[in-house]
Amino acid sequence: MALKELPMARQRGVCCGLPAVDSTWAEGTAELMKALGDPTRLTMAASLWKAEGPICICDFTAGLGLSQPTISHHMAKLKEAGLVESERRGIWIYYRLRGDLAPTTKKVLAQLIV
Amino acid sequence: MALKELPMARQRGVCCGLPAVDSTWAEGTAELMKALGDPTRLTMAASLWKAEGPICICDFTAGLGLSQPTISHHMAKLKEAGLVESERRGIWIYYRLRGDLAPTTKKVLAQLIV
DNA sequence: CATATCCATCGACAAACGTCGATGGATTCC
DNA sequence: GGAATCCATCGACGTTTGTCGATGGATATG
Repeated sequence: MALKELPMARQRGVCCGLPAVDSTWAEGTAELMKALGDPTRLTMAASLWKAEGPICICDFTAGLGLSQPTISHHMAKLKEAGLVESERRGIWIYYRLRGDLAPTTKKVLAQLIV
Repeated sequence: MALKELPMARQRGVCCGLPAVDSTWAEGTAELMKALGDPTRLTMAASLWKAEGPICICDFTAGLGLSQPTISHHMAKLKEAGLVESERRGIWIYYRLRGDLAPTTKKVLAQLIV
């Protein structure tokens, strides 16, 4: 696949400029991508996205074939990334995607999840 | 933030079902997220997205303050994730986002990058 | 041909990650 | 009160990741 718009007559030892990319944006956005960059967490996020109601840890444990501490650990990461909120209800703790997700985050999830 | 639609009268020791999430989709999509889940790689991808023309390694090395092997390594990951294509031109190797990116990938990048 | 530039690859190393079993707190049921 | 369930946290473990310096191949310049 050929590249178009190649710069012409480039000088050796001289580097071109890069389009400006805000480093704060990169840090934060990479954090979100990292949170979604594991199959288990992505599956959990997609489940929460698709579910009508909230879901608790034991449901994921039963459905994903992983230990309870592992599921808890992944859920904590999703929470730490600002994707998830929780509420205790008796024995159970129910999780759902946060209602105040950033519009960008919401759009990305919408594009991502089938 | 209160949760709505809590399931009522739940039985102890009985787990609910989860919305179906295709594991192949999760594997592949998590791979893409992981590729974008590092600030350096995300910055590189955003630069390629914004740039009119292709960019070579030495430009990133100069602009991002990282060693050349590190930049090469990140670029290889972007390539391995199917995000980037390259073409040699004399001494330089020019990189750009693949022209045949999956529509989903393109939309995610469009949402993500400011 | 000799030298300089660009870059991929290798080997190394510390840090982060994904996973688990064990433990203990909170809550409910009998 | 005693037993059972759900879950967060801890400690441990092997693997992956991000980074670098060193090396060598490819290409251009003089």
